[in-house]
Amino acid sequence: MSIDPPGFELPLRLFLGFRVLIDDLHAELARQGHPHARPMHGFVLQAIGAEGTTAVELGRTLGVSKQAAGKTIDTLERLGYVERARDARDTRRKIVRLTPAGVDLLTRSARIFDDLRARWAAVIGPERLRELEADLRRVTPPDVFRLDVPGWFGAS
Amino acid sequence: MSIDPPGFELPLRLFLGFRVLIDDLHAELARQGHPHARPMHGFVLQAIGAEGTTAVELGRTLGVSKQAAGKTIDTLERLGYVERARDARDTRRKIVRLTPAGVDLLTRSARIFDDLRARWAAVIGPERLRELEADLRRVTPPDVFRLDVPGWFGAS
DNA sequence: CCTTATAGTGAACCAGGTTGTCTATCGTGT
DNA sequence: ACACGATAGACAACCTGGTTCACTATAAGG
Repeated sequence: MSIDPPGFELPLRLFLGFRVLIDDLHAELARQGHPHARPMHGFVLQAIGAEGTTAVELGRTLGVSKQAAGKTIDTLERLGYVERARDARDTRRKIVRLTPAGVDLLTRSARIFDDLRARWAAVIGPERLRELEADLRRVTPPDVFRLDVPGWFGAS
Repeated sequence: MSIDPPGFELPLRLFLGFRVLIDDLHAELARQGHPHARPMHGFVLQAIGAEGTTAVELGRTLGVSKQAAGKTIDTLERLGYVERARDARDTRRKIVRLTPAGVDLLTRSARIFDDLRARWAAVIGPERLRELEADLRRVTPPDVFRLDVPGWFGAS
């Protein structure tokens, strides 16, 4: 009685949907003066947040080692999206803070994501999109930051 | 008038959904005798197909360089999922074919994906799941194999 | 028959991840 | 007061999987 598609289509569509959004985001970001932004940069900047963080903390948030977090911070620092400053009260720590460029990237990303979402709503209907999001929330973990994105694809 | 979530949640949920399915798949595959299968292996095996392919062809299908495709084939060969054979009519070519282990991995993956899909259907309802898939089909490209998965995340 | 295109491979490199090690600093318990 | 354990950051070595460049062998066509 099944008009159901094969099960493997579902993950593929989810991934394709993700990819389409991310690709569109970065095409638009490149047009708006952020040609070097990469898929995870916005995500990491979001995880860093307005108050700043440290490498260890960021690693915990993202679910990667502190060294990996440190490398990512290096890259973002090189691109001018974050800066490091020593913590006065604990000179071991280095606070990572968003630069104006980092804030700009985040602001633009948020707006572009809203636009892209509106585009999806125009295609499939706003109600269906809300349902889609609600359904996904029910089958995915609540903590949206623990993507464990980096390296999961090559996880042994 | 908006009870809509911020736009950035959508890609995250899509990715999380993908990740959940893939993680569950591989946990189950490991239980069923494929502990070394990695997220992209099943996908690549699927792309290779029953008739076999070549490194160049596979690269084109997957949207990566022929060298990258070759490396992936090396890995799959080492794991016993594919084998290479010279093409009699064109001795430059090496045909990559699935071994019985490769076919087994593919078969099991298909069944597990069906099970996982059924689990989602049980949570959100079969009709909502079909709608979710239908909606995703309308906002994603039709060619499900051109994931360009490898490296897209680090694309410059 | 010579030239061009193609298949496969190797090397060098890059991004990002891992673990292990080391130093500096903090903070606590005696 | 101080020694010692815990923590932050950094460095090195290594892995995976991607890239480009260069090369060889074979095919195919003017």
